[in-house]
Amino acid sequence: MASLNQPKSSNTTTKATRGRQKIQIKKLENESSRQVTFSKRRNGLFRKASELCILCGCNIGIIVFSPKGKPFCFGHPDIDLILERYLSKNPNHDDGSMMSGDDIAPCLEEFNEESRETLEKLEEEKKRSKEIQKEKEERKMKGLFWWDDPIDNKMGIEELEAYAKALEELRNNVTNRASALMDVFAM
Amino acid sequence: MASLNQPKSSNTTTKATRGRQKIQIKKLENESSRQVTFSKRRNGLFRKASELCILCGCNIGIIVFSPKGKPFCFGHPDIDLILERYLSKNPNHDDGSMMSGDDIAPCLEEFNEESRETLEKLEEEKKRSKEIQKEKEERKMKGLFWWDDPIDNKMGIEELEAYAKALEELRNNVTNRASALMDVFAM
DNA sequence: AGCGCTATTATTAGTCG
DNA sequence: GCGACTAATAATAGCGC
Repeated sequence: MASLNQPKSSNTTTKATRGRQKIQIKKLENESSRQVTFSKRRNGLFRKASELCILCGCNIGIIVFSPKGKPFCFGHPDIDLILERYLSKNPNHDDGSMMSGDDIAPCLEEFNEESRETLEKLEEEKKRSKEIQKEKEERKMKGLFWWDDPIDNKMGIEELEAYAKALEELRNNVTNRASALMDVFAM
Repeated sequence: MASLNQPKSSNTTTKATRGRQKIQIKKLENESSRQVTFSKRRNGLFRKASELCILCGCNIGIIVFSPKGKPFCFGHPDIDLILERYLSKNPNHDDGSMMSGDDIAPCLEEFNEESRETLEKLEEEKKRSKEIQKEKEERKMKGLFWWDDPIDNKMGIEELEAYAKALEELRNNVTNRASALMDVFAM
C-alpha cells in the first residue's frame, strides 16, 4: 500500500485538494483561513499541553493573545497558580524593576539546556532581525527612507540622538525588545 | 481507519516493535520514560506554539513546571511581556501601580542607571508632553499597555502617532518597520 | 462560530548507537 | 542520558455541511 494513492483524482469533478497540504510556517495572509487555523491549532496546542500534564504530571500555564488581542488561557491545575508560582520565582515583577533585561536571560538559559532546537530558531529570528537592521542602517546613511524627515525634523534630534547613543551601549539587550516592538506594531 | 485496526503485530520480521505504539493518556509510571517523554513533548509543545505565533501573528506565553518543579518557559515575543499583558487585564494581582505614568521605560531601567543625563532629558521631554500623556493614561485604562509609553515618551506623542499611522499603511511589512524603528533608536 | 471528513503531513514511542 | 532512526499514530488543511 501507500504506493500511488490517487485520491479520487481520477474523477476530476470533485476537488482533489482535500487533505492536508504541506505547510510552510509563514504568516497566513488570508484573514478567514488565519482565523480558522488559529482556532484549530490553539485547540491542538491546549490538547497537547493537557496530554503532557497528564502523562508526566507537570504543571502548565499557557496564555494566548489572538491577533485581535483576545486572550485565551490554559492552565493545569490553574493558570493563576502557575503564574504566581512563576512570578514568585522571578521577584522582579513586583516593583518598578520588573523588566530589567537580565530577567529574560536566566529563563532562556534554562530553556537552552533542554530545548536547543527551539532556542536556535529564536536565535535565527533575532539574527535575521539584526541583519535587516544593518541593512537599514546602511541605507539610512544614504537618506533613502521616507520616515527620516517626519521624525528627524519634527522632533528634537538632539534629545533623540543622545538617548539613542546611550541606548546603543545596551544594544544586545535591546535586540530582544526589537521583536517585541515589532509585535506591538503588528497587532 | 479506526474501524479495523489490526495491530499488524503478526509481522514476524525484525523491528516489529519499532515505531510509535498507540498512546493512552495516563500518567507514565516509568521514571525514565516519563522524563524522556516530558522532554520530547515539551519541545513539541513549544514548537507548536512557535508555529502558531508565526502563522497567525498571535502572542503566546507558556510556563511549564516539570514534575520536579523546574520551570521552563516559552514566550513570543517575550514571556514577561505576555505576563504583564495578561496581568494588566486581570487586576486581581494588584499590579496597578506598575502602570503609573511616572514609570518610564521600565524595560530599559538598567540603561537608565548608566545614563542619567540622558534620563533627565527624557524627563524634560516627558514634561513637555504632559497633556498628551494624560490622554495616553486614559487609553491605558482601556487596555493598552505599559510598553506603549516608553515609545511615546521618547519620541513625542504626535510624532509617534503620525509615525504609527504611516506604519499601519505598510502593515504588510512589519518586520522592516520594526528594524527601522530600532534604527531610529540606535543611530 | 463549529463539526465531520479525508488525504497528507507532522509528531513521537520505542529502539539502537 | 543524548541523538538518530523508523513505524506507527496523531494532527491538520481544505473542503462541505
